[in-house]
Amino acid sequence: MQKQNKWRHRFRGQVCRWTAPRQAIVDLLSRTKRHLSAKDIYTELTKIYPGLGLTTVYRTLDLLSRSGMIQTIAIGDGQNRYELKSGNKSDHHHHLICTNCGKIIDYREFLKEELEFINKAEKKLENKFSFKIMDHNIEFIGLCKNCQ
Amino acid sequence: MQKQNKWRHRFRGQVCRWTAPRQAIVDLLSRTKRHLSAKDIYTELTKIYPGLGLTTVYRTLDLLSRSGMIQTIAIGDGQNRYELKSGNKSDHHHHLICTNCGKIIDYREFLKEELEFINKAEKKLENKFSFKIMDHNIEFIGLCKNCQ
DNA sequence: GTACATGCAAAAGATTTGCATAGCG
DNA sequence: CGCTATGCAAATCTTTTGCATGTAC
Repeated sequence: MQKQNKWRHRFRGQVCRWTAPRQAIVDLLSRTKRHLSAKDIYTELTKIYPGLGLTTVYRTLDLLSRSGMIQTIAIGDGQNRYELKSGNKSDHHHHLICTNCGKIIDYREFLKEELEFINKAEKKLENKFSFKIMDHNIEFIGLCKNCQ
Repeated sequence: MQKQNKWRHRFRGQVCRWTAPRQAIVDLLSRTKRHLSAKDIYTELTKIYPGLGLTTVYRTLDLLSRSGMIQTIAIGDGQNRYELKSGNKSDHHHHLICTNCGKIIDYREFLKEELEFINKAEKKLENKFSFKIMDHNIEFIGLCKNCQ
């Protein structure tokens, strides 16, 4: 498996090495629009890279998560999904989650209003609770088209 | 263990019976301010009600969840927490979640602004995605006072 | 009395850990 | 070469399921 440098620089300052499995995982995440679980990633990559271990997937996801490169989506079904953070403002989005089938839909509406609302809230909450806010999530829970 | 009727009426229409374990679980959830996991509930109740099984806790939480009486809080650490919905408007709140220790803080600020923002978003998203929205979550992720 | 609820034991999954080996830098 | 990353197997942990028994109504 070949390695590229596209994402590599984002590891600068981390005590870690840029390896083939890591490249493959970041690569897959950057190519997909789906919200993949560790198992999904493992299954997908094993097709083209049979040597890969599920453990490595978990360890890499943990690394990426701690580096702030991916976001964990927890829908409470005992299986986390992961999403690469683009770092690109215009890609900021949130989720609609179907309680029946677990489908996750991205939406990108209302970013201006959201930003306004969130900024105001963050400032106040950080003060009130001495809490350092790094990120926020908004999710709408309900039933998707097929499950209604 | 004695049974009361305080919550019982909310089961009306459900095909289910009001039993001692169910009463005990709802009772505990209604008394606590903490965000309990299934194991927490089991551990707590076993002290005063040694016969209780963990399975029953899970099954009751599932029932309560499907009845819309409790909300599941998934923070992605592989352990869901549960919270009784009061049905009381003034108790509407959201969470600050510490990524380091998993602490969950309730906040009740900005309800008016939130409602305005959420209502507008819900209407538009329901149309756009043919998605039936039942609920929403807003959470701020970061580091609590102790973990900074 | 009947159908639903319970508790135990076992199963099923997801995730983590120990350890010897491989490979980046 | 030194130290980190990997892959396998085993361990952990949470949640679910099968089944015989208990109990609400």
